[in-house]
Amino acid sequence: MLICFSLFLTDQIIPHTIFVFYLTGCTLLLFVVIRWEEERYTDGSKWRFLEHKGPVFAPPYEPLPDKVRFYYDGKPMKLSAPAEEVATFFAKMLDHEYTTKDIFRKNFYKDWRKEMTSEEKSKITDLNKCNFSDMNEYFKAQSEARKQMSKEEKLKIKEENERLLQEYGFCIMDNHKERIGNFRIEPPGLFRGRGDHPKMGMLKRRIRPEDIIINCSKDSKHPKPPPGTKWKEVRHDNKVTWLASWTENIQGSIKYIMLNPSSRIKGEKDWQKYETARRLKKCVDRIRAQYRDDWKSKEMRIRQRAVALYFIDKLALRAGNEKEEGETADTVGCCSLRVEHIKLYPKLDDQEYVVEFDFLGKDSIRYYNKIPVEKRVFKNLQLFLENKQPEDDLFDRLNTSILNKHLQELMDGLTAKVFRTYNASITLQQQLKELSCSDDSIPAKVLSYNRANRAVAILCNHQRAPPKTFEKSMQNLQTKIDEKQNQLSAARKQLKAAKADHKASHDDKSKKAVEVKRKAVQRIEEQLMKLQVQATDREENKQIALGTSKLNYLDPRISVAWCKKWAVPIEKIYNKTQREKFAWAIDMAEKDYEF
DNA sequence: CGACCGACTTGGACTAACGAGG
DNA sequence: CCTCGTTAGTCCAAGTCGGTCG
Repeated sequence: MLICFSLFLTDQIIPHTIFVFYLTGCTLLLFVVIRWEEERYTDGSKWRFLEHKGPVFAPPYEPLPDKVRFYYDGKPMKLSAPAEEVATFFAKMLDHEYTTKDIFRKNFYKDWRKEMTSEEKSKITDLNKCNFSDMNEYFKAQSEARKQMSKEEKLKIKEENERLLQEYGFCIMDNHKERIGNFRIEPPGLFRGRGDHPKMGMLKRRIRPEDIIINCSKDSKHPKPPPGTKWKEVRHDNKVTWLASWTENIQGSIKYIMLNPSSRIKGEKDWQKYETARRLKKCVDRIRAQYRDDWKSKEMRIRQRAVALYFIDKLALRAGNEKEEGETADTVGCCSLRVEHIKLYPKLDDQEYVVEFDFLGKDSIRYYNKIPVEKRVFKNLQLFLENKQPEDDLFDRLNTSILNKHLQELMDGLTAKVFRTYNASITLQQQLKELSCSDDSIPAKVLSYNRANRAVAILCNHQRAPPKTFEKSMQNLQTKIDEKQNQLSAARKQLKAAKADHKASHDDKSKKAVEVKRKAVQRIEEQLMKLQVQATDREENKQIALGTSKLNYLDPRISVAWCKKWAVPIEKIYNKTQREKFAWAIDMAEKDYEF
């Protein structure tokens, strides 16, 4: 289909643009922009030309003014610059719960000592005797001062940021100027893992040019390292999409500088992801029948595989790779579930065969769910649990690699995470169908959309901590509603009076007055409704995070089509960044799009 | 196979910027 | 115009999954 080529109309195209006029039917004139490199590379290469300016490094450490003191054992002590820098990382976090945690303190202290002079090392022997509060107050004052800056100063900073963005924030990939996602190198600091992370508090070291591998094309203008420094390496690997990388010192993993989601390369990948999920839609019935059948298999490994897949499909669980013990927080996904994470209830309340899940998933977010399952699944689970300890694997004959190999055989490109994408998107589509009502006002329609979105977020267990200001903001909103209600009854009274007046006088002036009052009532009613809808939406959203599903799981074409169908402006659903990311979908989907 | 690595997607928290209402 | 609360954007951690190597 020609429409495929009209992707990414919105971003900047440098040369080689071909304009084609294409006639369909007899009246419709399609204006299609083709970019020559949009023909997919078949050899696995991701680009032919790549040019960029390299990353922006964190500003160097600025020593504290002498008046800001660090106290050891009650006495002021001047620290060497390296020790002081690391101390400031801790001082800045003093208000955070982290700094009270034993592991955090222990890790910090250990790494801090490495930065101390031998003199400091012998003097400072106990973290509990360290007093950072003066430093902490200094930083608070600094950030306060930043907020109080004059308009001109703020503007100056903004302009400087803009300059940096213009210089380093873009690259050229295959004739397109593309926005870079993260062109700033992460500054040094203390590692903050999530959940019970064994490495929390460790020093994340400063990244220097000598740590950076640059990736660009041979024939491009290579980025220059800062004066007096060199890159670790400059390579020209067009089988990958990153522009620069370095190895981080906490887990020893590699970090990358890559393009923004609005870029062609990310957009096409995203599109592909949803196309895979749509292919799953076509064969999901077959696959479901298959795994149901496999529940009866003679082989334990196949039964385990089939039950795991059932959970992944039904509950949208993540695959659950194995993790190195002691290196990260203890979290699990489907394949790595342990006996201790589920409880079986042959009968619970008025339901049969209930499984209770309780485990920490990605980011140590708790997954808790009680769910009735088919008898066969239940019996299988009982079997899997036999003779096992709580810390044993539930699926001892299964891992993600086995599962994904199996899935690959069922459908080309199928992996565990495709089920999450598929189930998320299909749920949105179906919920939208169910909840949307043509008589609704735009805010009511948007509420329906958010509710559909919420159903997906709940399915995917996307939770958030209730915002700190939640209660207060709820109260504020309620106050506004009350006020609006008063306004409304006042307006209604006025309308009534105007009507009476008109009945008595029957003149044009009073007739007009009635109209004016009627309009006022109507306007206030609308405003009130809007507020009430907002309150409902917010309340329902207290602990649910919608962003992740919206950005990563929901085929944007469903939303675009819905907007077109119900005449809801796309801006009500996607903000500017999101519209940029989903430009391909906005451009592509018509109102009758079916996932 | 299984351990390990590399590349890429997904994730919630934090913070800066913005805009509605006083 | 200023303040305060909301929202968008940034940050960077933590997953998934494929490939390689012994």
